[in-house]
Amino acid sequence: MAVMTRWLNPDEQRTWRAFLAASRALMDTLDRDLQRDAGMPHAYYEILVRLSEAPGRQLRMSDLAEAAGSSRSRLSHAVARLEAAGWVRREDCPTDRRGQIAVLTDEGFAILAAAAPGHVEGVRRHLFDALSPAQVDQLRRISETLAEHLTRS
Amino acid sequence: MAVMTRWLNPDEQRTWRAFLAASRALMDTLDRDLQRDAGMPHAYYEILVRLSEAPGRQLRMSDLAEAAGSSRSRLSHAVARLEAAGWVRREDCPTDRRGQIAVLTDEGFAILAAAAPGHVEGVRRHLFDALSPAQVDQLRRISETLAEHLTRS
DNA sequence: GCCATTTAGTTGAGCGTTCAACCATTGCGG
DNA sequence: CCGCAATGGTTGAACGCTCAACTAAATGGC
Repeated sequence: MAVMTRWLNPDEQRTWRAFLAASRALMDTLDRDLQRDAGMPHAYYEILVRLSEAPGRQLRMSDLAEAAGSSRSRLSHAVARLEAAGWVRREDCPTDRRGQIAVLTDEGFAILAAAAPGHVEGVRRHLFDALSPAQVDQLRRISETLAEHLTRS
Repeated sequence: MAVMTRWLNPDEQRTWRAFLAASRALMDTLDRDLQRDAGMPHAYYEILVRLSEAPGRQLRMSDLAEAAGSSRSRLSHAVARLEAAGWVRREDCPTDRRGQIAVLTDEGFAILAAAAPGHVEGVRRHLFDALSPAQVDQLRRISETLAEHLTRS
């Protein structure tokens, strides 16, 4: 016997489409602004942020991929470009000869510092300014639940 | 005098990062599943959905771009591929000689019908199953607010 | 009615992501 | 301590998206 699809009810449908539209529009806007103002896509910005927060401004490629929510391959290509731009440097890992360590250069840090205010302003204007404090709290709980759920499946 | 950046406070920071991680993980998962099971990215699936819901299963390119939250250029490229796959057909617009009309073919409709159950199941499992009914409602309000806010700026 | 502007859509180059294949190294069971 | 699976990372091809430039047709002011 065929398994019946549990279709979305009208409320779920509406929620799903609104979520799609909102998150796509938000990401597109932030990405475009970052590309225009800092010459890099949001994914690269996030890599630089994670590096800047790590001790010694450096991370193993694997850890960086994990932190930035990226695949190994994606990160490899990305770091290659960031290295060509002079914003990141690669070093050999002393404890594991397979390993590579990505290091944020001073120039990379400076670029990040220059890009951050504009980007944060965008996040604030397009996300937080539109929501009440209660909604921000709701969004945090929802997002944390979803992130948790998605990594465990 | 320098304008001070209004940085994110810890709560906002946490919310933003959780939202980023969750929406990225969700989209990546759905995209990968759709690519594997139906041989198309989520953006193409959405184009087919919009066409399937339109009267006569057809829409002007501009309206389709609007409905799918896509740029004209992106849609043009996408429809070119969908046409090559035989899922969509282009027709001249009778009332505006600049216009093009994208028409969902029977084959396109069949492909969509075959892909839909699996995709909906994914949306349900990765999004709605993780949230309480109250959270779904909160997410709808938040998303609608954000979408509204983003299109008006 | 004519010219400038706007609108509709396409195109190609450049870039970022994905996927699968690949190499090197490490860890582990026997 | 040997062989083999698992891990860390890279690579190249294929693909989708963005941006800017472009053609063609419609519109609007005068």
